[in-house]
Amino acid sequence: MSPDRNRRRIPDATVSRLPVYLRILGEQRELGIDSISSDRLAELGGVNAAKVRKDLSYLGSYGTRGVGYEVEYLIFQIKRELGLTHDWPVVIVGAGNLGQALAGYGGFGERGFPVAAIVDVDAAKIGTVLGGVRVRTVDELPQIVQSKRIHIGVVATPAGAAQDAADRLVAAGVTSILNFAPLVLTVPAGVEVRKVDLAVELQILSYYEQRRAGGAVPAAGARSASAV
Amino acid sequence: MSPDRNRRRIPDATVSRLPVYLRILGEQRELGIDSISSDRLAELGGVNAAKVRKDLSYLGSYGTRGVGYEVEYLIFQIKRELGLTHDWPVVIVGAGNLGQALAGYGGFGERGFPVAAIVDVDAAKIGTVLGGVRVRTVDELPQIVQSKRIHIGVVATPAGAAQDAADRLVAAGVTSILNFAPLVLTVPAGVEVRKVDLAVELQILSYYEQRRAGGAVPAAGARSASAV
DNA sequence: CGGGCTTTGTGAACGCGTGCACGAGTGCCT
DNA sequence: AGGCACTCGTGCACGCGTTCACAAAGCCCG
Repeated sequence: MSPDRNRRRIPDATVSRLPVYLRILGEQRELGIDSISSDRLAELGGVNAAKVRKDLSYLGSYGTRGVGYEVEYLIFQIKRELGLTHDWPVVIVGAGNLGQALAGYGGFGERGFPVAAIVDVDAAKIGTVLGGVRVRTVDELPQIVQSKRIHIGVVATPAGAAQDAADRLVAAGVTSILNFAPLVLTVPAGVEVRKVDLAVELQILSYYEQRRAGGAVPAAGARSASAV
Repeated sequence: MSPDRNRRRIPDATVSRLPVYLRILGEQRELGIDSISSDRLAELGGVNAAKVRKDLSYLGSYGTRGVGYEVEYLIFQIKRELGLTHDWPVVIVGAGNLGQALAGYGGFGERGFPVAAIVDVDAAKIGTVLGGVRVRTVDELPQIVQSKRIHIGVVATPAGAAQDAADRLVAAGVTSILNFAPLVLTVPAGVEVRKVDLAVELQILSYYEQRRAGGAVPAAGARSASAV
């Protein structure tokens, strides 16, 4: 019985948790574990067991009652659902501090997102090699995106250049953007943007920190995975 | 004290948007704008105007009907609510690729989160200077945290060392952690953790990207998996 | 081979956040 | 002074996501 399992819409909240399950499952596989319960998966993922089961149920009924989920098979199913059955080459715009760190990180390639290209506007940076990739000019963006069939772009420029970078990426054919610049990008409908803003994260921490200092009893429902 | 400010609970969703408003307001101030409507703020922030008003109403009634919000005053109020009336020095654990980039970024200090210290376990890195700060050993963490009154720690280590880094931070007295390592940290209740996981973000983009490839809308009719 | 134990899958209730709609206050113009 | 245009603040309804609770289903053991 495999009805419309593939095209069923998965809630955004679930989509954002699937990568977490995937990573945990990968680790468990490395440890030789070949079966895992929703309870254990929830513990490792810092979430509720019922949530794990509901999340996984959106993929289909891949568990075995009384036993749990087969690690290997579940990894395959999540990868399939997330579109991770093949690599997604990415292009980084901005070879500054952040761009260099991202290129040198290496974790991208391992997880299926090889850095296929890096571009910058600064002529002084063109030609230098970061993480095994030569920095090219932004003008080459269209050719790069086309020839390497890139769908995902990373904006790692200063705030002032970010919108221009995004515009160029979109013009070149990119349809998903990961934005590290501290501003809200304006893009055409149909282009997906996700933002990573370190200052925002710190400011959020600041709020809870000062709230605690204010003497109010910290709500017990805070996020913490304490049980082991 | 000041019961009207601290007792009121602000929804998490609102807390996560306040920093965005704050940044926009700062930019507007630089442009010489001294009054702004919820409509304009919403446009710049990429959200709904009603949401802006509701968010700001949690701080109090600081707007003027028929006019809008006074930029300068609103900045002050948001800063106060977020606890940004003073700096929050942070300590970075891990002087690798990411730690170096974070230290050299500079955006932290500007926004009230100066990098007060960087520590690492690698003896080869001790003593080197990153972003004007000398790298010290993790063993000094307790003294550093105490003497500099640090509440916020940044985990920028490889995954394998992250839990240990977090444990050391907590033991040293840190109560808020920004985690860049790709795993769920286990911390005692009362310690706030926020996670930034680049791979997760990319995988989420991958999902929407492949979904688009499979047919934006589940139009009637059996779809045969074309790609994959 | 059947009873008991374990764990999944899911219907249903609940709670939070979003967006609408509109009353209420403010400034400006005639 | 009065009316008009504008924008805030918020009650309310709706929808999504979370959580509970339990029936269904598979395994193990005596």
